[in-house]
Amino acid sequence: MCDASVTHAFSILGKRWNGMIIEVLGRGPLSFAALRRAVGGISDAVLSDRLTELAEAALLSRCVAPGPPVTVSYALTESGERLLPVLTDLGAWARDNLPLDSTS
Amino acid sequence: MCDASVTHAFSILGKRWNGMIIEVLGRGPLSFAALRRAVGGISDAVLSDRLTELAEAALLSRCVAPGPPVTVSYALTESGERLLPVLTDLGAWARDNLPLDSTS
DNA sequence: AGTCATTACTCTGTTTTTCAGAGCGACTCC
DNA sequence: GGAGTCGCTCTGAAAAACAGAGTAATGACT
Repeated sequence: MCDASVTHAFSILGKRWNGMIIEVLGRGPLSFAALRRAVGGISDAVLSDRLTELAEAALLSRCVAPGPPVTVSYALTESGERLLPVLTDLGAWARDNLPLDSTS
Repeated sequence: MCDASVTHAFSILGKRWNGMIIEVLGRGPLSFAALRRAVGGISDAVLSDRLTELAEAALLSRCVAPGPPVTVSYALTESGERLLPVLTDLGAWARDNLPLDSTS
């Protein structure tokens, strides 16, 4: 049987884009549009869905500044931040172990 | 811009099931059917696809014993094995930081 | 004032991925 | 012979992701 906690981790990270959203927010809060640009290649609709899920999982928080103009920023929670060192390790693993042409 | 090595890592791990397949194989080589049972919930077709991809990324190797009966086993490569400590950290992070009802 | 750009999304049809189940030949066991 | 397991492949359905358009509210520029 697959370890339940790893399964749990991949219920979030095994969905396209979540790992990258969290990694990008590791550098500081961003607006929706800035996030989309930073992640690169994600559609608005999917980004919106992902942000909702990640907020529901309490990995990030959504802050509305009433404006005008209204601005919304997304920031990692402490739980989200605690993932960052693991993401760093993942990046190091990929750099050293994944063939260059395995990206697809 | 999202870090290229994290993007690279998630080109593998951001696809459903890959993290779990690697984690299960961390305990030793398994046949196709045993893998399917150990991962739990994955379809044959997707398992077959994933194993092909992971083999192409050199994270696992597929060994055919000619039999009879023919048996096929899948084992992590060194590159695959090097991911295991990171997966352990991921599991620990999930246990301590993900709400119980975030699994979906 | 009008135009353009940006914002934070929502909506919609299309494409891709995953799911659920059936099937095959080769074997083993009763 | 029948039932079960193996390692897949195949197929149609459902879900996820993609690609692009749209909205009201702003701000900047001409």
